[in-house]
Amino acid sequence: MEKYDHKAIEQKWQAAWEAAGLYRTSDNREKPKCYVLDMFPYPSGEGLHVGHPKGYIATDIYSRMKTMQGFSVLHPMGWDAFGLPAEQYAIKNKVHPRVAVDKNTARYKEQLSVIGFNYDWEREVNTTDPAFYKWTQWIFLKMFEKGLAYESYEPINWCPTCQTGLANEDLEDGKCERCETVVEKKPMRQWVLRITDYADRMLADIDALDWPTSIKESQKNWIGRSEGAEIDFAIEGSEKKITVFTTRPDTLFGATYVVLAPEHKLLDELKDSVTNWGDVVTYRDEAKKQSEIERTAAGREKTGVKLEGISVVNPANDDKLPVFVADYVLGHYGTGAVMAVPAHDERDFTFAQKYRLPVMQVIEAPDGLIEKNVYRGTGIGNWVGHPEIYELVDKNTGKIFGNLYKNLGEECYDGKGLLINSNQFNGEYSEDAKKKITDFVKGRWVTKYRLKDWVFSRQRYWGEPIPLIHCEKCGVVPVAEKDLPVVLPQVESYAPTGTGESPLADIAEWVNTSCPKCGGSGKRETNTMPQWAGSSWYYLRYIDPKNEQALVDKEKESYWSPVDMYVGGAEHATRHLIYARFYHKFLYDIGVVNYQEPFKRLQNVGLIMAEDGRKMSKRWGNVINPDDIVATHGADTLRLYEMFMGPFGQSVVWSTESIIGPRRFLERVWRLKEKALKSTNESSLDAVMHKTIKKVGDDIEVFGFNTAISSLMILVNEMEKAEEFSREQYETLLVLLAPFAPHITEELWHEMGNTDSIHLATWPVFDPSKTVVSEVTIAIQVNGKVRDTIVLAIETSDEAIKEMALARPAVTKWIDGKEIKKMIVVKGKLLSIVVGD
RNA sequence: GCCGAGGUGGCGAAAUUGGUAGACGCACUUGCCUUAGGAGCAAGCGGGGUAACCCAUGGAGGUUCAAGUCCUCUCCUCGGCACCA
Repeated sequence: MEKYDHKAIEQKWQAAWEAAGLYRTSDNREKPKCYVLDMFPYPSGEGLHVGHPKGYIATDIYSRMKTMQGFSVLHPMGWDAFGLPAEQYAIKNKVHPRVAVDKNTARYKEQLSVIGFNYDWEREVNTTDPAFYKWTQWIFLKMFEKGLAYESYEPINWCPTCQTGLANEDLEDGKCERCETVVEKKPMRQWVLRITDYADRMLADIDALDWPTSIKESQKNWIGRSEGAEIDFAIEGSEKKITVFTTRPDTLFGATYVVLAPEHKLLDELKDSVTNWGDVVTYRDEAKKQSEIERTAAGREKTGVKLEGISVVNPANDDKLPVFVADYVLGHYGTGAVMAVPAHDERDFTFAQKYRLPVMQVIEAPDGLIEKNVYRGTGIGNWVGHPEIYELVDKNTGKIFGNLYKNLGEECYDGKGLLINSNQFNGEYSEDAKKKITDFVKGRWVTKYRLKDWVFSRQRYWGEPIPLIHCEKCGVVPVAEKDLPVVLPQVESYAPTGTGESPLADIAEWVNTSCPKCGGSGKRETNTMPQWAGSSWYYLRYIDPKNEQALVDKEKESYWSPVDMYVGGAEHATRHLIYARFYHKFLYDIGVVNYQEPFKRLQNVGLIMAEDGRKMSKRWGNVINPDDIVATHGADTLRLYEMFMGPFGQSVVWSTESIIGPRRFLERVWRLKEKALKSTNESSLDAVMHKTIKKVGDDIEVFGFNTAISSLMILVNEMEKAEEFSREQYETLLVLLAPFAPHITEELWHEMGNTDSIHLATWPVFDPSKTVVSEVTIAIQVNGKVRDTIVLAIETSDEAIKEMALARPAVTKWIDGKEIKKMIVVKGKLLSIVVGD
């Protein structure tokens, strides 16, 4: 018998499939559909390492099974090629980004092709293709039209290394996610998308998604909803007022001062009334110098400056309150101003003690709580000392009601309770008082989000031009739809300018154009879109990739949408997956799509770490290249190994040593062919066969590839042990294995005399009647410990089992001379005997 | 601090509604076969013990005939959020 020559077999079948167009998408509307999608890669200069294909192998297996189960399957692939990495690669290697992207894309495609994926390459998309980004621009125009895109001059995150503005989602711990430079706040002109308008809907729809809990929770945290009240504090002797946001309007009577964030706009308006304006300016400038990380470090000493000459009126009781500017209040959350209630908020408490401001208690903790000391103040550090912290715990339920902070004879309690010192609201429960007090002072009940509007412009070259024209007469005018795409022009220098303008600004002949509205002279917008723009909707384009009239044909969209299975890394939880959901909901609102959510089901792929435990990277020199593994062990072995390594969603360490296991398995399958050709009608393997059919199908459905493969290994072990088995049984094994190892199974399938591709075969149907066995092994427990096992006929009665068990020496040994209290039979599993002493 | 996911052999890991813990694979040990083997075959492989047995799923309690699985407390690891009012 000839050797298993993976190289010859894999090349042969890849060429044959290609020639036959085996993986063209079947648009058969008679069948149910299944849209299986990978997060498309960013073709970097490093090429693929073995970690990249892991997710692609999974979707390949899943989509192959779905095809065999009779679904119309859409399984496409494309390239997310705009953005900084491509541009930086291009600058470094002194080539045009276009050239770099084409080169890297070709390399990626080559690397993917040897693994034997079933992608329909006729539907390939590339975000940098003008025919594609025409529609990226079109979506922007629609958003502009609906008022969802607006121009802003607010200070935004600026990365001094990448020389561009960034969205919040592009940061990690206050640093640029790409280059790890600490970002600065820089006021500049920019385009912003009102993603916050969709915050509530994104939050509301999240629970219904079949996504990993961790991703859903991350998104909820990221959106960060909180409900509270906006309350106005009138400034004395002025028409002006300070609006604060609070989640605790029930404590309004306890407010003893008001704080503005250093960046609050009102400050400048108060310039003339503030007698110590110089101090305020000094403080504000100092605060602005701080990075976001320094500024928001919890437990940092609180500082502030009183606005001398200013006071505001507490609308609840007409008390006159002083106003401070302090950097513990953040300009970008809520209204940038808070009412301070030192008796019921820890931060206000520390600040008040430092500046000797009154602490006014208005909430009484319920009776019957235990004080549990969690932190004993040291009294060292700043002069205020650290408060002692107690948890107030319910005696009966153990539930924590809140924290109590004690320092210098004063107390601060942050939990719920009954109101005191609150006039007509005394005796009310704090939760009930929230809305009542808000109404009493004519406040507004509002919802705030942590999520910020999406800073959507980048001062870089390699992105989609924003399709707007600035006209002196008409202002900002959208480019007419018929003039899309606005093609990214060729430039001499595509390096960033750092001036807040993109390199496009230098190309006069491109910038200068006519106003679509009045025909007068206009200038093109020179900012480009962020990398996330194309990836926020690309999945729709695969449905109808060549359509020039519409982003996607409605009928096609309603058949294929939504994506049934989406696979990619968990790092996209609060970036791509948020943006795409926002885009999709917008497209739903304007009638482009029929479904409110883009991705019905999501599976996270776990990373593959290098053998040294670090991430695979050129930098560490620990990269394993899939091409090498394909050459030495074969694509089928690589595929099998990556799926067998561990649970799919978990990160695992690569081990070249362990690849031999899956390879041996394939060799066994290969050798079984000889036995299969001596076909008989033997059916003794039916039980294990059908158990395997069930297990493999169920496991692929839930992405339990490791256990699916182990059950196939068990089947093969059984077939090796068996004297003989039928030809059909061997072919069933090949079909079950085909999604995992498409090449070797195709070869063996043809060797068995089949002429059609195995990948067009029908998925075997599980027949429960075939798994019925005649004998079972029963475990005998005495007082919970297994003392013996008996093999007996499945239909043996409980009484007979008990009788047999009591006659076994291994059992009698443990029960002789003892009283049998109870005997419990679990059908087909065990007998539990309980004896006394 | 808040929210979420996890802790099982030398290693990667399995384990229906609670029902024989460690399937499957790697590594390792012994033997066979081989000129040889990083090939194949057979057997073994959680720890202790000659054995009978005993002990084992991060730790401590609990429920149960029976707990990796359920409950309470606790320790550790990873991910998201965090001076967010």
